[in-house]
Amino acid sequence: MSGPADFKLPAKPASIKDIARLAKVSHSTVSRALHNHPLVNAETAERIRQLARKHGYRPSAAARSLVTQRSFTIGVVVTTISDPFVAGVVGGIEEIAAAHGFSVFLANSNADPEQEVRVVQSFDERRVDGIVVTSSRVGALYVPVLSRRQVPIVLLNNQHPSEFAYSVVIDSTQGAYDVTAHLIELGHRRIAFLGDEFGRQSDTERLSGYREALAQAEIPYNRHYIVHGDGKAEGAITAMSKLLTMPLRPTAVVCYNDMSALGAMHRIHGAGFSIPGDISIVGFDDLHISQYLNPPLTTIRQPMHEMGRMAMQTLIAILSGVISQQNIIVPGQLVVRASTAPPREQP
Amino acid sequence: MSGPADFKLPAKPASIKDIARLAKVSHSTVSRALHNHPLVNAETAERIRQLARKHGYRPSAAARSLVTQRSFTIGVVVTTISDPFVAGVVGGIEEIAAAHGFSVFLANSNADPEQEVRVVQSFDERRVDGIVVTSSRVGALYVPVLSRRQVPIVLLNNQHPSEFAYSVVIDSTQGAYDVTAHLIELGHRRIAFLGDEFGRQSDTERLSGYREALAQAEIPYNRHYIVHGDGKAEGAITAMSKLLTMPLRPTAVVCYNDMSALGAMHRIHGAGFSIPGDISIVGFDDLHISQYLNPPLTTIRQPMHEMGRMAMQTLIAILSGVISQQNIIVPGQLVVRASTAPPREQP
DNA sequence: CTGAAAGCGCTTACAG
DNA sequence: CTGAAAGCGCTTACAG
Repeated sequence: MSGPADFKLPAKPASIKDIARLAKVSHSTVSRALHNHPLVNAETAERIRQLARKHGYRPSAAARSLVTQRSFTIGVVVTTISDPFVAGVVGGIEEIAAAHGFSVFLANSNADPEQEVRVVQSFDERRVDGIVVTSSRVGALYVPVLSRRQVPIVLLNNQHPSEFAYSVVIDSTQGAYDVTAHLIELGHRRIAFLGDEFGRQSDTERLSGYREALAQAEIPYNRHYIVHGDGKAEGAITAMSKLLTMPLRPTAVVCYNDMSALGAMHRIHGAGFSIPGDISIVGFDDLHISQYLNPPLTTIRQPMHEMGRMAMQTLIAILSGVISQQNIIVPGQLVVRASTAPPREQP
Repeated sequence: MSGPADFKLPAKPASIKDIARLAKVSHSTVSRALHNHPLVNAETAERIRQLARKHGYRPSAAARSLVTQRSFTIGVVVTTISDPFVAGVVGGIEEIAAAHGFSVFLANSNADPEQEVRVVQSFDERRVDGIVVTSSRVGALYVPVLSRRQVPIVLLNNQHPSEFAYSVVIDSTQGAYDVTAHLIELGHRRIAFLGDEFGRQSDTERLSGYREALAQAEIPYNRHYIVHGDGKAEGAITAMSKLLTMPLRPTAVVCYNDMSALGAMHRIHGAGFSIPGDISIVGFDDLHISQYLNPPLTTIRQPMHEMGRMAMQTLIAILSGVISQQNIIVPGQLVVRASTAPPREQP
């Protein structure tokens, strides 16, 4: 990293002292006038505000936060902003943050724990007032790192939300149950599960929702119908290939999320099968694009924008000293579209 | 907005003075030790660093930037982070920023000029070292606002890049020309253009690339084949409906971008037509999902991640006092997939 | 109503 | 090699 010497300084902005000099008052009075403090002569205050406006004066957030010990910033750690689910969440966070005068630091971790730790350290130096961690596998690790400063952390769809942290999570089990039950109702019995990477918590939960629905309908569980992708289209393509080569092909596939469903659909079409004619497909998330796919995707709607809002509102509640709900579990909602239909052949 | 009084303060973090007291040296020496300044006894320096680590000391970025007049932060203004193109760009910006020790403020403007001005003012108070504005219609307006402080601004795919600002833009005209020429080569002559909102600069440029290709092939320009969407799937659906009701339907449609193409494809399939059998479709962007659509989309690849990187690199070059190229025009690249084929019926 | 003073947590010439 | 001092741009008791 380059040192300050390598950089040219921007023009120095007007300071409170400059305005004070122009208004022929002390800088204390300028500070008060700008804060609409009652104990300052109305005319003087107005004159100061005019001058400040005229000279494009902007108070230095750094100087202010140095004395107030509040930065009015929050940090958001994401695995990758290119994931449409993550982007939706960040949009919701930013919306509420802006409405409350908070600025948002955004940092990618690329799902690399070391990078995540570095990010949180930089947030610590920036003295953020709070942190939101999205879809991390190790988010809970930050809690001890930041416990010294007691920076509130909200984990959003993280693995292992710690008992010391706040969290907002989708009800994965229920969602997977609902979408599997939908397939069973349509008459499917050979239903596969195309998961995320093996062992991830949300994968385990969705798998268990799937199994619950099967058990409920007294459909025997077939472990050969369980394959694992990576939560992205790429991994789903490989995983779907395995399912397609099985002697007794499944008639429906429960995908971990919509991006996985997109990959699975691509593979199925590439193999010359039709959806839902030959195979029904369901996803999880209800990304914006999912309604426009060919065919439009049946899925579980996860209110990502709203979940981002909730995370930021939780942070604000904590900072305001209001007791806030520690763990918010958000229900998903089944959205039935054209990627599901009764199976053609009866088993 | 709530005042500071409404909030509880986080625990105060260790300061340079605390470490100085523990190490029984002056805080000047601590500062030097932490910066690996040569003029400090090696053993003392090591002892100080150990203590700092042990007590989880993190220097206050605010205090430092107050004296150095550099914040090592940049501000990124986006219309909406939920647009996958924008998300890709932000990913590229963040990557380069992080590699150079810069933190990134992210703010949504919702394409509302007033909101954009508010965002830039907040960036001004934060004393960001630079700003990137993405896909804005009014980005150039910031230049005068910030000229006082001479904060460098890089406009990315903005309308009207000012001669006072730096810019990174895709070569819209060339891209639209290439993709239209591809359709002509396949034998199409009734080619429609489904644009962005009427009057936007990138729309105008892509339309002119389309017209150039037609002129080159001596295909008469038919203004009835020009419709306007909104750069999103929604607007494209309405616009596509108009094209479908025409007595002499186009055999191919050049869409403003991939999201528009997604909407157009959805509408075409909904009407019972096939792609590319009845109608060929092309987009612009090459979003990550485009390769997985049914059929996979022929489009112009816009290297969004790389463009974000370029924007941040430009900022760093300016801050380093290196003369940087003022306007970078990035070529797009034709990617042929299965959404285009020769027209079935000869005109 | 107003100003002088102290202090937030740093960096960095200036003396020693 | 080390420390005392000044100063970055603010806020806010404390006196008047």
